[in-house]
Amino acid sequence: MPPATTRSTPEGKPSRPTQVAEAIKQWVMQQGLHSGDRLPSEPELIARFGMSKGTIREATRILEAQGLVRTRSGPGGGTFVHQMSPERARALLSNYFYFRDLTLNDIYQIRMVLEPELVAHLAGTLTEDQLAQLEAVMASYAHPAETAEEEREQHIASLRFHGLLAEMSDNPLMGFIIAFVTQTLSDLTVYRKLYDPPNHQLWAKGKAYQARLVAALRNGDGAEARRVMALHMATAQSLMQAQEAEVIRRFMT
Amino acid sequence: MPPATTRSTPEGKPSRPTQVAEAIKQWVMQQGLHSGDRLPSEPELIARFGMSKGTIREATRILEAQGLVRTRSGPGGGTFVHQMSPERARALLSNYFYFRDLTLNDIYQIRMVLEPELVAHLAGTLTEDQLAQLEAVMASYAHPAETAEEEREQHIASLRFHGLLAEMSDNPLMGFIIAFVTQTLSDLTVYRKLYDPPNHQLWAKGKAYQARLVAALRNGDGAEARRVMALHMATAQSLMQAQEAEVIRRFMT
DNA sequence: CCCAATTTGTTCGTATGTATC
DNA sequence: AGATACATACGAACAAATTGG
Repeated sequence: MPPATTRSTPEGKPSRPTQVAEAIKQWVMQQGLHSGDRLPSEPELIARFGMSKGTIREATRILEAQGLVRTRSGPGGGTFVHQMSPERARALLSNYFYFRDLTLNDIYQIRMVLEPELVAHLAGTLTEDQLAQLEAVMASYAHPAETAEEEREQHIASLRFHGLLAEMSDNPLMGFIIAFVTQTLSDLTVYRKLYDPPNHQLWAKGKAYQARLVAALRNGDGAEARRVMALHMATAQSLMQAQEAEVIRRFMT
Repeated sequence: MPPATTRSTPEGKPSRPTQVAEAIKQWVMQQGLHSGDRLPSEPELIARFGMSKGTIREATRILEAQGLVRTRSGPGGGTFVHQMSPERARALLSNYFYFRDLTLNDIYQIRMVLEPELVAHLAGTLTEDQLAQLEAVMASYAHPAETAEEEREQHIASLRFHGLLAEMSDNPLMGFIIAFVTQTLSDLTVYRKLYDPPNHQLWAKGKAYQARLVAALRNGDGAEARRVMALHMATAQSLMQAQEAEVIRRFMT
């Protein structure tokens, strides 16, 4: 369990619920509570902190919003320590990038170095079941899309392939980062409709690289996996770049 | 501005404040509000959603906890759209990794590929002022530490060097990831007291590499910067590894 | 410096919803 | 079905903070 990230906030004095939330958080860490452990009930917290129900409730909402606890009503209910899901963590982090506009280049600069590293270490460690999962995703875009709708779905699915790979990493940090970057790219693709002028070359090359990649992963050939992924990333970047230019061009005219 | 990350929550029905928070969030995005823009006042929201004050307040707390808004009281006060700081984003993400224990190897696997890439692109783009900042940090550990306290401070400062570099990136994604990883390593170092048996070799080599690195950055020699950083990371990893083993050994005996 | 207006912040009492036994 | 234990929600009043006169 990594340490607490105590921050010296140079910001205005936090409201009381915020302080209470922080106090509870510290208390939980100090007690070494684990996921599923129960926190004191509302009345107990009211007594301990000497504050009203409303304030305590706002505090637990804050913790809930941060993904640290979850609450259930009914007998045996209460507030429980909660291990946040990767999805939730990604959603929270997305908020940060909402106002900072990322470019395709920003995203691909990361993918270009991380994803080859990922698959190099993944080679030879995957179960046949995991490999089958990857192939199942690939099957969803085995044949060219016929509608714009289908085109978008295939684009997303081909990114889902990379999200799957990320989840298979035994390095939680690597797994999270790649999954996040992949999702960000997926969101960006949909938002900017980068799938719209169907790009047959992107589809065909991507499919081929992914097939070679799965073969290398199955054979336990890390060097080959790394090489293939690097090529995959490089061509994807340049084709996406072109796609972006095309979208902008069509928008201008 | 990147797109909204709408999530299909497979979890139990969200509480009303959560729903309200989500609704407000969507409304803000749809209105295209920017940082600093004001949201409707509490009474207005109460009217719009037909809900009690407490519920509305909990909703805004949720948004505040996620770093999306900030509230001020008094005339001219209210709830305002807020661009979350990198520090806050890092703190929120730290929560995710609280229960997942990261190893030194997990962290260095990322650093090893990202940091060389970072400095390769940074070379030749830094102002003399920025270079001076880096040198100022280096000055704080110019001479060997004499106390354990000082040892810890120097260890943290040498990581601050990397945090600074991260902030100088023109790729927000790269900048954030490296800053986050650096902070995580810093927290881990402090938490596990990895600075404790003073490691003269780590100190000396790190200092030398950082000096070479700054020179390369100043000269605009990206290839050299990349090479030096790669060496820096590799030696740091193995020395930290040894440090970890030493701490464990001393703990066992 | 104080006073008044505005807007969020906090409290308490009460009632309702929900899940367990 | 009913009792119990818990969170959830509402409403009205009051407190605190901030701005401008």
